[in-house]
Amino acid sequence: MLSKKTKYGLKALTYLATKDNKSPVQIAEVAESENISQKFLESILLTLRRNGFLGSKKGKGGGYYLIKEPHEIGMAAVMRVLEGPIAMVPCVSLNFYEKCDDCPDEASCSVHDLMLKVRDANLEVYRNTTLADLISK
Amino acid sequence: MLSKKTKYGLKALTYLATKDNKSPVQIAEVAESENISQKFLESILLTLRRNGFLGSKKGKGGGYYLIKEPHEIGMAAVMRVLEGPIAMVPCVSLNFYEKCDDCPDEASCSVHDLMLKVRDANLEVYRNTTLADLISK
DNA sequence: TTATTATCCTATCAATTTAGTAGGGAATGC
DNA sequence: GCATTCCCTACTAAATTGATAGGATAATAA
Repeated sequence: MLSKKTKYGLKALTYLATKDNKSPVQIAEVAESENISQKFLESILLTLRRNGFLGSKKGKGGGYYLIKEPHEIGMAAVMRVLEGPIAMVPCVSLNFYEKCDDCPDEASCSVHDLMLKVRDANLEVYRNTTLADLISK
Repeated sequence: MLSKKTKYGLKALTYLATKDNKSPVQIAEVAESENISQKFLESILLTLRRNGFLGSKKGKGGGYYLIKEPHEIGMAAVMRVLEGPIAMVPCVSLNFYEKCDDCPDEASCSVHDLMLKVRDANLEVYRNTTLADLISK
């Protein structure tokens, strides 16, 4: 399942992308428009800022804004920050590799190969999709 | 993340598939061979039996066995039984469709389209993989 | 300089899910 | 009848999720 965190994060990014001018948008505005708990959204936007997707400004007239063009924001990067590893098992993860505790031998694990294919299929989608693709409709 | 339930279930199916003769294999044997808690595996094999993947026999010489040929057991069906919906959001699920509570309009949801692509990519893999593909190595 | 606005940040929490464990019941084979 | 093996329900500890609370900090405006 996609977490609410990721879902809300994607919706917020999309919303900010529609405001093509770079002026800050307040959390409250995004939250109301997208039906998201404001406080929850606050923490999501914070992590998006900390990971280099958003800029922010405090005080009156403040808010969040994209610091890159939508077509420069790839879904693979966004998903990794919001949802975590794209792979379903750590032993096939590119960015979060870890040995499975229950597998004596990775090479002879039947699940390994299947999950490798799944990972590649997902990566293919995420690498070929940017924020720009989410708004054009 | 892939649940342990699914991972163990796949490993158990693979193990049973290697025993190509249809004689029952005891839970204990599978559990030991695959490093799985026996009691946990018990419940997993039970759901696989209830969903038509396995047959079972009680008493001495009993155990579980495949009731179809490995190449007839598709991963899409197995994943749905063990892991649940293949789609990451209910609004793009083929078999478990549900409207998202926070979306007023599905057609204008930016997440919807992305998740549709992801679902299709995953389905493509699962539909083109059978249990037979997991063992051939 | 003071008030207002809006983000920043930490801590806490209820509900749900996950990964088991416990323990007895029921069928089968000898 | 007795051992074996699956069948089935209930329970539980730990982790995760989806928030909420409340104040600190920075920017702007008066």
